[in-house]
Amino acid sequence: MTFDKSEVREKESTGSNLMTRKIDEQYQPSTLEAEVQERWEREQVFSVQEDSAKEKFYCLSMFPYPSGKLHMGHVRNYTLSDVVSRYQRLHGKNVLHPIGWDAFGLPAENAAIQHKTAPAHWTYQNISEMRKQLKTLGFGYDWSREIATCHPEYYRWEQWFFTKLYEKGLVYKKNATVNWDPVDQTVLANEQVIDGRGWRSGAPVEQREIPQWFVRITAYAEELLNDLDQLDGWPDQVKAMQRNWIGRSEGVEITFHVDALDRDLKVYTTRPDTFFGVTYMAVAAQHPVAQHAAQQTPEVAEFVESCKQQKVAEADLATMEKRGIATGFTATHPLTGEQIPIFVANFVLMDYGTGAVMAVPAHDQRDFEFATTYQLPIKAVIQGESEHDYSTGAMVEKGTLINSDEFDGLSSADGFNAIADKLQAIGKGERQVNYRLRDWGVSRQRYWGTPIPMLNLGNGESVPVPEHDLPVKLPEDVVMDGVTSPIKADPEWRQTTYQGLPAEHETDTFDTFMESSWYYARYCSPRHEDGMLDPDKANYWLPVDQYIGGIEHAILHLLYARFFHKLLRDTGFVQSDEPFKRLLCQGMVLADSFYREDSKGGKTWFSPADVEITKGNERGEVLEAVYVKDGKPVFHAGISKMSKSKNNGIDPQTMVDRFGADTVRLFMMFAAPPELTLEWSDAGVEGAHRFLRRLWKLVYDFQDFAGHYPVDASLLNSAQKALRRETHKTIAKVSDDMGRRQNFNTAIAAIMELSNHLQKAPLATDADKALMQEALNAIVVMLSPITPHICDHMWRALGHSSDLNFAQWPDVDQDALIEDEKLIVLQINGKVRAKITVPADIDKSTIETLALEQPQIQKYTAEGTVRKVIYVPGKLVNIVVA
RNA sequence: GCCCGGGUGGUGAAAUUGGUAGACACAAGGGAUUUAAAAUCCCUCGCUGGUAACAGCGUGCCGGUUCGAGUCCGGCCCCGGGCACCA
Repeated sequence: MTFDKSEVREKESTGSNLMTRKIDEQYQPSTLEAEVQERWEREQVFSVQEDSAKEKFYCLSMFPYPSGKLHMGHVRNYTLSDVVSRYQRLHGKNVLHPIGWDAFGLPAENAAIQHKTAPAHWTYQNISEMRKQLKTLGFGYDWSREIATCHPEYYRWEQWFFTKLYEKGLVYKKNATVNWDPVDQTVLANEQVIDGRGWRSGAPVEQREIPQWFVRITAYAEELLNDLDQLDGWPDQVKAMQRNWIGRSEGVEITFHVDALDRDLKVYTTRPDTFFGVTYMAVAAQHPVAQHAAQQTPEVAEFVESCKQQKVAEADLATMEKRGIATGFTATHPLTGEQIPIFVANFVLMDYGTGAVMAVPAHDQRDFEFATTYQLPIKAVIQGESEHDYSTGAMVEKGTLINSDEFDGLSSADGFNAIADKLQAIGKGERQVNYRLRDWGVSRQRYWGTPIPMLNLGNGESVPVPEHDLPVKLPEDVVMDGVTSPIKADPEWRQTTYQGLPAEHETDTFDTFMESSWYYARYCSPRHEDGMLDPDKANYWLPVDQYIGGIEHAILHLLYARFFHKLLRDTGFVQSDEPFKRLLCQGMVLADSFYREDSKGGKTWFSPADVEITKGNERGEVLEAVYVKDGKPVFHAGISKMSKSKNNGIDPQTMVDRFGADTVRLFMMFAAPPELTLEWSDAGVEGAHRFLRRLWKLVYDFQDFAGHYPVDASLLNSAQKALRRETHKTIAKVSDDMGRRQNFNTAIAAIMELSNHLQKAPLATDADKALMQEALNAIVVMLSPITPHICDHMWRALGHSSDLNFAQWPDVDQDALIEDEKLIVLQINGKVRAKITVPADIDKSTIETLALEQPQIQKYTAEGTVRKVIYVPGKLVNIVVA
């Protein structure tokens, strides 16, 4: 594995021998945190085993790509999962909180070229650096379960699973389009294509079709869609995004006939009710009809060729100019017999659907725009409620069919059915459920990834690598030339035999989403050597109770992982249908980004840590900035997601060194609720630090009284009752905020509020001391998930000898919450005009009378007539005056 | 372009089920302490008018529903995320 085995020790059987201990007057995070972390590691506090006697809780954050150093996005993510884990442990759960490394990926190849090293070496170094950082932040991981996806003991099971899927018919090979750099002779990732050119060569990128492996995710489309309904613990927005992505639609696949070529042309439409409005057809450049036309007409050939230059990303497709050219062929309309002209169009994709569409310009906006450009007829066949002006655009709403022969007068819904039935009856159409979701292309023409376990035989066939030959290991000691993958360049690696005959290993590697689709399950039995998972262990821990990660993974990663879970279920490894019960999508951590343009028009990005803002406006926007090292200006590219590509990640280590991990963790949780974006700024960190110092002082001043004063609620005076009410209201609020709402910022605010009160509370009597003890106990336990190190020390100063990690969450004393009086707001026409304090058990008529007697209210009631009085019990009285 | 979010003081934010807009902090200003500074403590702090009491305005913009709207509905503007080979 990627970690140093010496770091994993057996959990010491005796447990901790903690003692109560006084704290120093000065809060010194660096020594205090190191001491606590050292104990956690020595006692293996966070290592867990299956325990049927305890309720389990599996808390997981998305594992990091080992890019070199932790950035604030990681800190946010891992602080959140650490807080949730520790919170659940304090509620008596058996908590699994693992960590590992999403270790394959493109950046390692780039870094290897840049630093003249091997991707493996660079990756392992980063892992060891980042592991160190995670430890200084005090995250309570079960390090004995650490995994790295680039290790053969991990990816061998992924390879094995792929061969199983192949046997089940869930894997197939087909041609698919890639970005091809004609100068470097290599395939480029989308992010390596900048303004249509290769990032290194600068050559215009071309589309090229190459054979690639696909996993049949569409076979699970219906289930992936339906099971979203069981995910009560997922944010609605993420479920909505997945629903739209899967994009289920009901329609009809219609068969046209191209007489001149004597072949069928199939299209899919969700609007068969508009079928009589078809005025042209459009096919993809790679479509056989287009290919035929290209052979006959030079203009078409030229157009088809030009389509190779365009990008394939959906965003580009949607925004680019829609172009096309007539093929000269026509298709016969199955119902009218009309000859419909066929165009080649740049916005139709061969990879998607049938590679051809029917166009109804009157009722589809894109078709309308194309028809207008090429002066094609627009035939209205749906009548809406009001007259539609066809000079302005398409009429896309449903309505009543017109100009549709026997179907005239039907509603769109009835027309849909009638036309579908008719087409079906004459063998020209088939009702079909379609998905926007496409099968998952898993082939990557890169080196640093899991080798695809397939063999290419001399006869052109492909077969899976036999089980006993797995894993197909990726050589790690390689030299990168920046163009060709080392395994593609190495004939020895490629060559092998299959059943005595020469064969070649597939040299493509898997999409790295493959590794991240099942790591959560492997954590349950990370060293299992007899199979992909140990089903007993997997079924004890799974599903993950709380998954936490960036919103940027809302669609792809989460969909693939859900898909894999269903595959694992159908292979017999797990029993659950879904991998992640509850999901928290944290907002991104944003920072300013700065760049300079070089002579080629490329951008060099500068870290915000090295940039000084020299001029800003009153709204806090950056107007001018310079790079500190040369004093020359840089451009401000706005505030964006911290990323490697924009070099605007901020190193948390500096902050940890200066203030301690607890302060950084506290600030991250306090600055914003988890789902919102968080704009990093150094301001505020000091405030968090000040709060911890004040709390420390509070405990320091109290510690000599600690452990001797139990609360007797019957002996409290009214001020003491009020303070105790504060304590228990805070416990109730923090419990709800941290458990149900997961709004840690307001939980912290509530704790701050209570501690502000405590600073002013007297310590004169035994009852005062008892209340202080009770309140500080509660604060220390409730804050410990967020700032565990300082709380560990304060806990013992408060007279406890138990391990705070396994302490009990404080209970709310309902009796302490009872209030004798309430503050009621008095409104006139919805505006606050007065406030009165009344007995809590006051009845409606008494308070209404009381309200109307107030001078502040009479001022307004005198001017008009009281029409109505609304009383919201315990809250407000609204008097409607006209 | 399509899908999904977000927009509230100088700043980060709070207001959980339609019921006191701005909790808790940051920054700023004033004061105490100090030889001085740091640290700490106290006070002020949405905008406008007013000595004040108080009044008017105020949650991106326009309109609607309601006794009452930051919250619900309709239309728009701006910012961010995703769009299938970044992870």
